[in-house]
Amino acid sequence: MKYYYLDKEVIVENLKNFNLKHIFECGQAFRWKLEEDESYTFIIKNKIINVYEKGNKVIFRNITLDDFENLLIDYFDLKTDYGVIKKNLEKIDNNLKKAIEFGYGIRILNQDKIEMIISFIISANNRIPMIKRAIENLSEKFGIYIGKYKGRDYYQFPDLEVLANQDIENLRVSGVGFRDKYISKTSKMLVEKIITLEEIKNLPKDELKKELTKLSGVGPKVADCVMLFSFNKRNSFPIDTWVKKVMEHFYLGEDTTFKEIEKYSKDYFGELAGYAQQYLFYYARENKI
DNA sequence: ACTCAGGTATTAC
DNA sequence: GTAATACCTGAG
Repeated sequence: MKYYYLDKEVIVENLKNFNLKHIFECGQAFRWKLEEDESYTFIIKNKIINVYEKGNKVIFRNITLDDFENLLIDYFDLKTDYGVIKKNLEKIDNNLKKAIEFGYGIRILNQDKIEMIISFIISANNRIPMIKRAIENLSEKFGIYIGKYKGRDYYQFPDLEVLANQDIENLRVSGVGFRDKYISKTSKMLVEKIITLEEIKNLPKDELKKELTKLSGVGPKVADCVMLFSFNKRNSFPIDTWVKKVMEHFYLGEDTTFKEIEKYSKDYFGELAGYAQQYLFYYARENKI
């Protein structure tokens, strides 16, 4: 990977295994906007960043070199060689090979822990457009204003303290529905340090999952998403309806239980389970399996 | 009007 | 432990 800074842009050349649509639309992130020019605008902390692909270049706009080196390299997981991961997964079977060919540019983003917890609480029994809208509403209502970009106002994801101090009714106005009480309880639990993320972040996956599911609104699926996308636990295997479908379709047949799928994926994909999940999920949802 | 969606909590066996 | 049911909200 080679990159350089020019006119408020960072230009990266010859980035392998990288495709913006695959990355943003494989279900791991919610705070992004596809622009008219095919670029994506997204938020990290208090920064509004725009990115697009042109030939063999990836161009990040509205940033400094410092932002790229200290935020984006980690965020886009650019130090991980996805070529190796893909090669190892493709060896497993032709289903994976097909899914990887379809979503060849997927990378697992390293996102903010709090944002992932709240966002995936909202995702429960919900649709993606609704989830995105609820998160934007929450940010606009309770987050700090960051600025304007391409005519739109942007807000930081709300601080825990702010969420913890809201009345339930006040949260519900954001369109989070019955998940209002989960957000409230979980925010309070984290603020009051009943669960301390700093203390549990390095626990082995299964112990970490046990801690995370103590949070209100966080069950096995949400915990797996949170671990995969913000705790760097790449062996997590979130099983949602799409993954259940695709696992039954490719491997296990109809009416397989959650527990059976969980065990199978662990044995079959091992430490690469999280990556496998992303390719399979994206393939299943985009092809309506 | 009615079903259902990136699951979880609650209640009842 | 496992199964059944309710749950905001709005698009189809």
